[in-house]
Amino acid sequence: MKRISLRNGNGIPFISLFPTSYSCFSPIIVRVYSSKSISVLSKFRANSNFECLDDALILFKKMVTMKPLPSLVDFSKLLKTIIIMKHYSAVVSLFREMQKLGIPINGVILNSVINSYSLMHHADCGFSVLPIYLKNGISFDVVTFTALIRGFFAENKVKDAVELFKKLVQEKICEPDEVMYATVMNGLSKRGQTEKTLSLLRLMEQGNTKPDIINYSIIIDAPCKDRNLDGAISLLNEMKQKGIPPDIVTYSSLIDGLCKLGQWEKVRILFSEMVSLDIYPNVRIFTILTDGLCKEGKVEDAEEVMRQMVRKGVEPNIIIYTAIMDGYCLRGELDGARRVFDFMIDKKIEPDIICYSVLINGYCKVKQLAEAMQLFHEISQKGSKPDIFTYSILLQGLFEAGKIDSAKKFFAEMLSTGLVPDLYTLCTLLKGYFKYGLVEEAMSFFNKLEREIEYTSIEFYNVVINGLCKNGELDKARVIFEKLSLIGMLPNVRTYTIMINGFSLEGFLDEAKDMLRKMEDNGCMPNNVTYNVFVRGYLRCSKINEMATYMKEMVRKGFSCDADTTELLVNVIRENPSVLDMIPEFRSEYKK
DNA sequence: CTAGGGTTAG
Repeated sequence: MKRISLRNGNGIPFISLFPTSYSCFSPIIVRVYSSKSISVLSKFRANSNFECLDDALILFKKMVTMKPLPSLVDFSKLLKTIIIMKHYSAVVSLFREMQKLGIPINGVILNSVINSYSLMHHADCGFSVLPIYLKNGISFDVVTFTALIRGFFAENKVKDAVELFKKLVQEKICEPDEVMYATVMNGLSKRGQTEKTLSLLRLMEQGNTKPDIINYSIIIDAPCKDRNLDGAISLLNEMKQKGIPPDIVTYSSLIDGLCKLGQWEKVRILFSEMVSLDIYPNVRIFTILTDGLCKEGKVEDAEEVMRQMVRKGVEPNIIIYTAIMDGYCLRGELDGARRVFDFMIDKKIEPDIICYSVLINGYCKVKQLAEAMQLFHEISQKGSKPDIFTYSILLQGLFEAGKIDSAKKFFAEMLSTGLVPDLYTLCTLLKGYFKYGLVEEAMSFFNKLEREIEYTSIEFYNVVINGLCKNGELDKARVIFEKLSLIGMLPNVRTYTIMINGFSLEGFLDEAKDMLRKMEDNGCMPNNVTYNVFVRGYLRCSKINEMATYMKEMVRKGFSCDADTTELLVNVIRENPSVLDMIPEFRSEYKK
């Protein structure tokens, strides 16, 4: 009621004494509305929020019958609300309805339609909206293009997305703003393209649009996901220096990264830094903490975090309960997990498919297959549907329990439901075959997959190479390993470790040594597992001098013996105590 | 300078 506007959108001066959203109607015209319609609309204007889609559709029906029609602002707000409710196809239907009824449209409405298509993973449909702009003399703007780019990313068409972005910039079709940069950055960062994401930030710095807090949050999330927390923290400092204050999202990414590295002290420091900046922890960040703790088996600490959170008035959600369940499962404490599960149900929180899958995984790991299967059947009874993760978990469980025929049947059952197995599921199956020495079956399956699947991964090849090595088929493994570079597949630390293990199992320690050198030459650094595998090879052949050399190197690099290596080493020392003098690094551990 | 597009958890 305060602001006096001197002109409306068409440049015709008028004085508005009404709050903004009413400004285009005079009070007399407003009375033409039926009182019921206007009350629903006012309620929506005050609080753009619906319980369900039907309520939104009811309002839409009322709006289109009002005379005069409510403003396009009301229509676009309604569409946005429906998008937030994730009923994208409803947005498209309502838009068609508006066109049929001859209701005017504008760029904002059309942009929402494209965005809906993009969120439905139908980039092509989004493009098919473009002629409607032209027909109505509406020009594309940065929002239009951002929605289209988002559509490409949603369909995993990264190249198309980046090309469109580049074209817009190079041909000066539209000047990208923070949101467009954020969309491209996020698309790249989520696909592990950290370097490219960072170079976009540097590109932005040179242009007119300066990176904002969301750009930085996206940028910081990338190295966090790569476990490069030093890189992430230097970007945090960079944004602080530029006077952009980090928010809860930025801290969430950082704390998640630190949790996953088990750097609890740094988690504590960052958490208190956040609180000291008056950023209050929300349910999401508590979830990150709980999950991080549980993944390390620190369930008691996680439960303490949860109690503190409840004390602060934040209600636990299904993700937190699932994390805690997973923590109990990880420790093999299935009774504990089942407490949590039942407690959740008591709290009237319906377990979803992930929750079920976690518990099923727990039962599989302690080989209680009957219990796992019963839960699996309970899913369908409760009206939910098992997904590929659920199937993969049970498939793995059946194989690990040696129930090969059941596993095969179960896989067939999965296919019959129309679910398409992902690479992980297929790897599980392959691993299962190899584990039980079904090398021929595994290899014919592998050959078939290699022919039929468009995109495989290095992990897929790791399974086969490992399977062959463990089944005494080192030569065949070697052939596939040599083939990798030809098909453009880059071996990773696991691939090399598998080969090193393959060689040392056959006693080919020189070849193993060559492989270790080769991986380092290729810029792939050996990790804890690599060194353990390597040292075990020498131990098994009783080549104590070499073993001691590499043991020293391993310790110097901050790695340590795992359970298998320790056991082997203890046996060797028992037979020949003088070995201990050669590796003083191991002495304190040996005493234990 | 009102309405539309971007960030964190199982």
